[in-house]
Amino acid sequence: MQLESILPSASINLPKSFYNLSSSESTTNSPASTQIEFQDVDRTDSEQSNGPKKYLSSGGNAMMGEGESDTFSGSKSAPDGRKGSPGTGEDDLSSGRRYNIDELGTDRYFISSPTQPGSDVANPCSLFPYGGQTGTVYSGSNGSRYSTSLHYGSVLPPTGFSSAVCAGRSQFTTGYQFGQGPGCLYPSYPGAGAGLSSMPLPGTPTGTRAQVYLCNRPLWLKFHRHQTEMIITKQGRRMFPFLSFNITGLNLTAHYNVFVEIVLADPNHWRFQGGKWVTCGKADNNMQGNKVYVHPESPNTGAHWMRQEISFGKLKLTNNKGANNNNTQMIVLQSLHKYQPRLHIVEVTEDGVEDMSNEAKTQTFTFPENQFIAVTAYQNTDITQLKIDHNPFAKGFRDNYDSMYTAPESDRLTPSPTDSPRSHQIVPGARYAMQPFFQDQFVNNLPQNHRFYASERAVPQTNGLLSPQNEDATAGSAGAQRWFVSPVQQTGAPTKLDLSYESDYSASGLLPYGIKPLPLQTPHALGYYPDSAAFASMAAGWSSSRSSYQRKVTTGLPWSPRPSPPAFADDQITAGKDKLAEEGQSTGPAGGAASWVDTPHALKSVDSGDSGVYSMVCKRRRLSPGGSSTDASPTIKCEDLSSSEEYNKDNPKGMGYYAFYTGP
DNA sequence: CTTTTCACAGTCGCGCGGATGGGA
DNA sequence: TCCCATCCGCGCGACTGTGAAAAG
Repeated sequence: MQLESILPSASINLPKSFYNLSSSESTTNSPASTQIEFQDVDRTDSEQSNGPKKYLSSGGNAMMGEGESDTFSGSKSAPDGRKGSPGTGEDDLSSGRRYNIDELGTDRYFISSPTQPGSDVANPCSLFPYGGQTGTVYSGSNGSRYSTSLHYGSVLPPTGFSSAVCAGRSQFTTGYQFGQGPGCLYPSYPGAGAGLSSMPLPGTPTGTRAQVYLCNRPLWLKFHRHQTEMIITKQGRRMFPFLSFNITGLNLTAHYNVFVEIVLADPNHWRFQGGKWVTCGKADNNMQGNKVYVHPESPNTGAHWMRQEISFGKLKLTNNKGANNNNTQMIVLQSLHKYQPRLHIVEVTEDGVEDMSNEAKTQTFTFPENQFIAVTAYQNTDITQLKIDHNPFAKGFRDNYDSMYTAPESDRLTPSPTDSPRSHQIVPGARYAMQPFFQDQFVNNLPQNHRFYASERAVPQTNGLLSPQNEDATAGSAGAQRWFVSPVQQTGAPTKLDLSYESDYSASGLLPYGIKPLPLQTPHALGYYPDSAAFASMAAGWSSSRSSYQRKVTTGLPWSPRPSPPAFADDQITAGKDKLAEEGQSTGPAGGAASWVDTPHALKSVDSGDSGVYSMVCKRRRLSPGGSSTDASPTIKCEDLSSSEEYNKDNPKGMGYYAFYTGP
């Protein structure tokens, strides 16, 4: 739905805070003023947030730049000896800049919310600690740091957004240049010290606290391991993976604008050298252009946003500064710069006008794994391969595509890239629960064998024979887990970024094979993603027991023995831990699947093993399945499987979750 | 040498129109 | 027989990464 159509005369307003300069921001990292405190919490006592490991995210900034590595490294110095993806160029970075992705998964931080343990926590879809992430504050060229507040104020008049945006999206995007002007670079998380009120006050009628799941987090993590790259072109290129969220905790009747903003993640210019991403001078702070993409369904009610996955699959990235006068919203980025997408949820009036009287109606969410470097051509072949493996539009570049579908079942053991997307993009466990109709809409198009194949793939991973990652995936952790980020609050107290995940695979379990899909209420932007395949197969009546599949696959998987660079390790690890924790805390009758227990251990080996390979394969072209380049494939499968497997599980918890969202 | 741009081929989603089936 | 709903196939446009050429 086009925004214009929704808002004939309505206006989309950026949060007031967006254009409020925050005088409170210091020119340097000032933990005191804008610190995000990450607390490592036990799932069981997430609410209390006791014994917290503290991770600082300066600027209360949800933006996790490379600098966030500081925190990551701090929390865990990669004891496993895992070498991060060469792509990150971590070696070249200053010590503090290491970005250890594993930590995302291994360390969970739950930013306790002063206001509320949200109902969600008690809910079947209760929150779980989220993998560590940190925010980093960067100093702009002018000495201003990446302030937590958006500096649009320097560009926009206080009322600018309201009026300018009034006419609809086009104006919204073109009327103002959200690009940071000089001194306004690296807008950081608006939560702390800034004028942005990301956390509604408890008790206010509409001031419910929202939680956001990154639906396809496993996929994002997979890319993140290698330093995600996003192609930008003059005509605009879609993101892949794309941003996709589940939102909970909104007021059902209140109206919200939901939009994504992409901000510089760090002050550096990057280049891919020697198989690694290394910094190369300073970022261009004068970059102009739209940095915001308003979800086409904005504004809409909380019920609407919570009803289904909020996808930004049509968000396009461009390097053409003048490209935003078109019909499509495009976000203007600069090549070889690192960016951090952020999700904003702004409560507005029925006509889409922001209530200026209440600043506490803006909530911002940032997932560090969403960071990426904008490029005009892929630099890291690992990323290329991941894209090919997961992006349906790139199916034509998959080497084993034909054989995959034509070969006898026994031969179809090669990891199927096509399978993976299902689980991550559109069918994260939660997703299934909430959108069973996906299968109906998307699965039908898939060749039967394809679907079946996807299913098969999922099974093997459950088996312990495969790489650890796989195991985890099977356990249902990776694919199904949902990640929450609670809004950054800007109240006087130190802003805390709330990152937690809900490892409730139940969602997936919700969908027994025969579940009847619900009608799509709104067009889904991601319909073309084949993720549904796995789902389909299950729905189609995958009666075979999981064990049988495992047996079948495990024996034939050529790649199983090899410790592939697992994309999932992070998730899996986290999942495993979370699972354990969850069991103790589980509110649902089914608590957690017993299978979860074994997931954690496997992960490590994977991590440690892949590092060497990666460093050597930079810039290499994708190769035959046996090659290192295909490392991603196995992991992918794992993901897929996990997702599909989730379905198989019968999880009461998930049902609860499902009911929660789909209820009348 | 690095980065960007362009044309290319393959795949996918969507919309359209025709065919089919059921009910009035 | 007519109307309506559903299904199916086709074509178009959109989307993808590739690889070479152009630009800086």
